[in-house]
Amino acid sequence: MMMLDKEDLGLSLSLSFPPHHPHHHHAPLHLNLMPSSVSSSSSSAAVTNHKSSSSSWMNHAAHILNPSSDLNSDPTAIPFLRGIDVNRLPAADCDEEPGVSSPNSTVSSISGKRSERDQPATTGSGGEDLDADEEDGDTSRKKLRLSKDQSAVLEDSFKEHSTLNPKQKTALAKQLGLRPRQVEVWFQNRRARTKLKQTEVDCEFLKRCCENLTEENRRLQKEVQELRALKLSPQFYMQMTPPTTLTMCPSCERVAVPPSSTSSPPVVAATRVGSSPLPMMGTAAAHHHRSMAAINPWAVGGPFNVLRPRS
DNA sequence: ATTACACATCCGCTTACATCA
DNA sequence: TTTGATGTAAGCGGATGTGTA
Repeated sequence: MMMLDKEDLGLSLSLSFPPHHPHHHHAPLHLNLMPSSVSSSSSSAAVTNHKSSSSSWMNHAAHILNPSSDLNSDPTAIPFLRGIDVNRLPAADCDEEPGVSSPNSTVSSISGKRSERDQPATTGSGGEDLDADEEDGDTSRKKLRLSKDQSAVLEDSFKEHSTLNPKQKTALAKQLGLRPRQVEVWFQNRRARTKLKQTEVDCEFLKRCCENLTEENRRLQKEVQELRALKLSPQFYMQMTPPTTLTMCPSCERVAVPPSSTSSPPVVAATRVGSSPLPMMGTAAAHHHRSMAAINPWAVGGPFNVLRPRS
């Protein structure tokens, strides 16, 4: 049937939640799924919800507010709105979708205000939106399937703005031959589907992060073991090639980044193997090293010619 | 200025139904 | 033909912002 959502909700999600509603501070969410982007803007929660921000707790997104983009756009400007079939009209309903428009295409939902929509379907109090398809006293909920064209138009409108102001909603409903309440519900469900998809994407991303971190941890543990072993065999220590990422002073057991990266801030602090961490090399008063370049044991004539295991 | 109320809209959860394999 | 899975329109309840008396 209508599988428009599938493609649109794919992994290339670029969610847009315009801050239309005064108390829903949605902002466009541009999710970068690349793990490398985590560190850059991981603290920005792009989607905030007054109730729960569960969907965006790990958004690596940029806040790009676009407050004027949706408020005054006219749904009637959508070109192919013209000629949209109205599924309340049985004759026009039987278009390209066999089975979509069944004789059951009556809806028992109530449009309009909350107080009104909570009333029984038979009251017909919805105002100008309620039409002949609210026909009988049948209280059973009949389900309406939106036509392809209707769904396409709604989808197109959703791409423009994921929320509607009342004016847009009314205009869209009129164009599609639906009740404003139906348009409203469609957008609510659409947002829910988007959020669900986003959650799935987030979970997948976290899963990959976890796997990467596990692998990184495994690798570092191995490297630490290697360094410890080297400490106990100085002769071999002098002959081997340096470890891939870390260098360690055998005398003080501090591990630090290679000299090439010492210009960067000491975020990756020197780690005292098996003991409490100590300040980085920059704190010269607390350390006798001038630089890791000077203590590089693999440098020719390095300072560790006389290595001795600490006792 | 503050309060109370109605209303509108949102979200989360759920249900009921349509469709398909 | 039946049936289970899936998708989705719609109902419901709670939360929150806004307007008004």
